[in-house]
Amino acid sequence: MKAASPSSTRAIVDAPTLTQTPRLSRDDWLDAAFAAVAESGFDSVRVLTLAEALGVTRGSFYWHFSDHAELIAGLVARWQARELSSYQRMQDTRGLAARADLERVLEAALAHAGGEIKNLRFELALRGFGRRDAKVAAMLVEVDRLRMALFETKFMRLTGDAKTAAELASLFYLAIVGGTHALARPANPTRTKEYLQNLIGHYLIAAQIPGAQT
Amino acid sequence: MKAASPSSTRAIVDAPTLTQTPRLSRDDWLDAAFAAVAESGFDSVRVLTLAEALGVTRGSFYWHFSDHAELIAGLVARWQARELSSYQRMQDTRGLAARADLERVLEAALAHAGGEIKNLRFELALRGFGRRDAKVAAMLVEVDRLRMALFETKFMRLTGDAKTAAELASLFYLAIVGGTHALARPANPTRTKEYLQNLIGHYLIAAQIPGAQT
DNA sequence: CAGTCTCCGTACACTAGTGTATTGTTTGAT
DNA sequence: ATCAAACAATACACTAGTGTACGGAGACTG
Repeated sequence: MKAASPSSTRAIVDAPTLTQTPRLSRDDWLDAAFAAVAESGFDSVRVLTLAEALGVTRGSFYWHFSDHAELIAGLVARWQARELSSYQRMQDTRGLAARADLERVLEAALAHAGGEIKNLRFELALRGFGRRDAKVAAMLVEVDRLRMALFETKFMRLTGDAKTAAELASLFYLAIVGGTHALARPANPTRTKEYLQNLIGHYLIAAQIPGAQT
Repeated sequence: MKAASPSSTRAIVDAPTLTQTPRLSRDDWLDAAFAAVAESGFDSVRVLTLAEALGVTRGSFYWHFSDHAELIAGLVARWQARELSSYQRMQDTRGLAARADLERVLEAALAHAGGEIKNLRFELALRGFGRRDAKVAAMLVEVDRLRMALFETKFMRLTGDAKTAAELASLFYLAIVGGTHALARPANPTRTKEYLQNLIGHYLIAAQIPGAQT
């Protein structure tokens, strides 16, 4: 058993297979910050804490980022970009019928779960941040607008009536946002996601099809 | 025009009618903290900032509170107490029919609006806080449980079926939580509350009554 | 009108966290 | 092997915020 290189005080990441990245990238810092935000919000993102989690000192951080603000900005920007691409993926109907298409969107919206609950928690934290940062707030309004338009289009295919489609889309989104809260709770029953999915699917989607029973 | 008492550097609160409370109470501090939380979350509650807003120094604070943590705890406790009493008020049917009773609950849930948007924002901030504080999280789970039970009982009166009542109550709550997000946005159209109210009232309440059209 | 209780101002010690400057250490190209 | 660039450690200055000790001023009581 060879002792760890004594010249380095660097914490050893317990990946005995292959220490792939002894040096850190900008994205590594963003990932760490992302996890911290999902864990306990934007305010508790401390450069020192991230450094400890990554096993380095802050020297590394200030090489990759000019300051703390740039880290936050980068984090928000990356989320927005991913959100946008996800939005575009959802726009494609994929040849599905209206109902199946909507169910697919619903699945995706709640589906960051299944291991990726972090995403839900991050978005909640981001919305909390948006409540005191005007630029983030504006960005979120735009994201919401896009999502609403998407839902509206898809509900329009289902019902045919513009007013009903708009209303259902609103309700659909409200329920999803509410569901996000429930899912993002630390100790939630694993069946929560399926329960929500069935609930929304039944009352807001299936109920709009004349003869359908679930 | 009489000059302000020169011996005091105390900021003059612009209430020329009557300087009612030259001395502050514990509740005054809690009110200020409440406003700060609603404005920008629990993390930005600074003793110094509150003191400035109240026109005093921190000397006052540490007379009323032992430390910062006690302020936060007091704030949470007060909210919980009020929430509980509000819950008990809602339990009484007041001789209303099932539908009217539910509409009253809906109104109350969204109705902190109309000037009291602070309450909505505070609850959101509190939920954010609960995501990293176990005790607060547990308290919120209990509050949610009470609310759900309340809704379920009332929907039971409407539909008569236990399973349907439970599901509708869930959806109802999800929509309200989602609506809270929308309402708590800084610049939301004033009609938002009515819109949400109609939406939920129509699709989740009225739609359950066989012959009713809105 | 002295005394005490309540509330607040002032000054200071202490901690946590950011940012900066400078000096290694590793890596890859030549 | 050497050099430069990429990345990280160390040490320090600086700020913001908490908490504490103590003193002072109003108000209420007798």
